[in-house]
Amino acid sequence: MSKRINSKDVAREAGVSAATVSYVLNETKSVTISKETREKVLAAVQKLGYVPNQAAKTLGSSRIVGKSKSNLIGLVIPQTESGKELMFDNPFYGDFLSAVEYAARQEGFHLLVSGVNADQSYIDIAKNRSLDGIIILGMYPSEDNKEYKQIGIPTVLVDCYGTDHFFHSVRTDDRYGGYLATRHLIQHGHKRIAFVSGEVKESGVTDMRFLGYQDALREARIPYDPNLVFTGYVGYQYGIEAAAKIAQGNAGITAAFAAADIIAVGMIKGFRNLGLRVPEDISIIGFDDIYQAEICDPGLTTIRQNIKEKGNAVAKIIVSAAKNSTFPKTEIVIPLEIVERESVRNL
Amino acid sequence: MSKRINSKDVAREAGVSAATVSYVLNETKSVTISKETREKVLAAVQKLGYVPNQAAKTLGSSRIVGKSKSNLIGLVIPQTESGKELMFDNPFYGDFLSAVEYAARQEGFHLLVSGVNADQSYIDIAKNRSLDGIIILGMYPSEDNKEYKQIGIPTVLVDCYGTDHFFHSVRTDDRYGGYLATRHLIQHGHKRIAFVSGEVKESGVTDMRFLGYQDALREARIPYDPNLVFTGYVGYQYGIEAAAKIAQGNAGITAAFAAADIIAVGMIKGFRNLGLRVPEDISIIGFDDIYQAEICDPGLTTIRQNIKEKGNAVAKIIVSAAKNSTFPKTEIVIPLEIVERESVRNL
DNA sequence: TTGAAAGCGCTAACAG
DNA sequence: CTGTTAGCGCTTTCAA
Repeated sequence: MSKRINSKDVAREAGVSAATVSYVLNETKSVTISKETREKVLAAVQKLGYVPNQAAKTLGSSRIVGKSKSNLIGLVIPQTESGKELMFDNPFYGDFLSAVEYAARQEGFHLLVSGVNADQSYIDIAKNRSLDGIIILGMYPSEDNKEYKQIGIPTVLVDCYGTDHFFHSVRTDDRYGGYLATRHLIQHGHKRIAFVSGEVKESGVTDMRFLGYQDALREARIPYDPNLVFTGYVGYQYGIEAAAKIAQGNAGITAAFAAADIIAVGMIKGFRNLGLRVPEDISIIGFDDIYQAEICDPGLTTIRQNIKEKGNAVAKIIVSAAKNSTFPKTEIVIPLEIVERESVRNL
Repeated sequence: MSKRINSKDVAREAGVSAATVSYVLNETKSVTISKETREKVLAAVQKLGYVPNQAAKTLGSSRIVGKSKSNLIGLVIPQTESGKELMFDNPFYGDFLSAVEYAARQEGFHLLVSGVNADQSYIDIAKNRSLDGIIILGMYPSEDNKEYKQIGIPTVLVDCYGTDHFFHSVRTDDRYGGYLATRHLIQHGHKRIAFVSGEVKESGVTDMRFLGYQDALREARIPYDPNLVFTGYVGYQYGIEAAAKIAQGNAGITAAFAAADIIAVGMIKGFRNLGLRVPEDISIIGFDDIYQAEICDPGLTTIRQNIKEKGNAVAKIIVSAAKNSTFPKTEIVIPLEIVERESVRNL
């Protein structure tokens, strides 16, 4: 196994010093390099097939406190249960990851994807890997909050609703989305509208959609009825269960807003199992516009968020902040739109 | 911003040397540490909240050629077009990633997820990040082959059909799966069976499924008819198109084997658009058992591969190989099974 | 415009 | 059983 080529080898080949190689390759601002030297170095790099050692770069540049330049962005993903797998079953994450990875890579950053062990905090990963930035998906790091702030690593929260606004934040306007969905139903003449969702955690995404649901009700002067609220978990199976409950409940429900498409799709199936048709017997609107929403039958009317745009926004923020420590705190709300398909009918 | 705590700080706190701290934390085999010392060190670590610096570890341990111990596994994902985003739209990758990440993390490895820029090879990433292992998804690194072998980094190919067997390999038995699917159709009395797929690249996954299709035909002494083969791209839309072609073709087709569920699901929709019902008018069998297969209507009969098992297998191999350079080359074929739902009927 | 040299934090012989 | 001591490959003052 041949010795790895390092910058000294390149320097020798080019007849310059290792420092110069560094200057050239990093286009160091504080230093000017003559065209000739640059070309000699680049030629040597080419000839020897030199690839810099990131570990050494990271370590070498760690003298200035807090400026490690690992060129690594951490994408931290919550786990439902500690010690469990990532929540990547959410089909939405794939697209999101794809967009973030791509955008980050174009800027010279790599992406470290990690869940978090029960006995560890994100911060440890961030320290350990000298992360230049952290993306946290769907969880507010309340407890580690203080420590985070100390670390001073750019952090962007995705789909998090926290109380304080210390971090960068990218999210969809879930409350407005919930409002849009419910209003759509109301505009189609529905009055007894069920709200079906996973667990409503305080300040969570679901909670916001729930608030939006209530907003729309209030606006239309439809009294809020807790009996129309069905809470389980985010999953296809629960959709089926919820459909059964609604069908049996006899509460006069004519439409349902499912706070997640996957639930909505399950509900369609569930109703069908019970001999009820969507939208003839009951209208359903979802949230997310996952792939299945288009595919299922009938096509699911739902609220769409632009995942790619979200991923791009997240990447842009984290990269900018990683490169420039004076990058101002940014909060972006990704717009939402309604996608009309066939699952809602006029009463 | 407080100075980062390093092993020297811990050493001072514990009244030992930095080397000892290293020994304790890494449970270095070649060295024995007294219980007291260990406890002192651990206490100091706890007290100071010390987190080791991975960049320094990686660099420090790089003296022994090829043993970098970055504790980083690279997951390299192909891109359809160079400079494009990851193929993470494939819903299958999410689960796979989830399983790999989880298994790797349990063993103390992090996962670097990356596409590859057009001007770069995986090898550069591997060198640059001192990767302890590489997972390559769905692409055979034919060109870089030689260089890979030089690098000597454990590499596992996922769903790759290469000619030589230099790398570890985990894949499903696509050919057998194709056979299973087609045989299932034949057993249900079908004789005019269409094969619908994305591009059939040589030695690709699709190609294998196609061979399996032919195997089953041959076994049943059904002559192979090229007119029954429809090739496009892996996507829902293409399924719709293919359905149209089949419907118009008037070739007496009574069943179709779609080499990807997403195509199959599109076909169901496509046939429905044309007033044809599945399975009454035409039977369809898919491949993959993606989420939509269960959800769509009718439920799609398909070939299932156990994604989690695949992810676990991949992680196990790569971690073992990373830890132990004598780990033997391993090839695993993940078993396949048929999942019967409602899209195939008896003729 | 360049080079010499001192680290960055850790590991791994080698002593003791 | 533990400490000393070289590095690992790069960055970054500081001089020249």
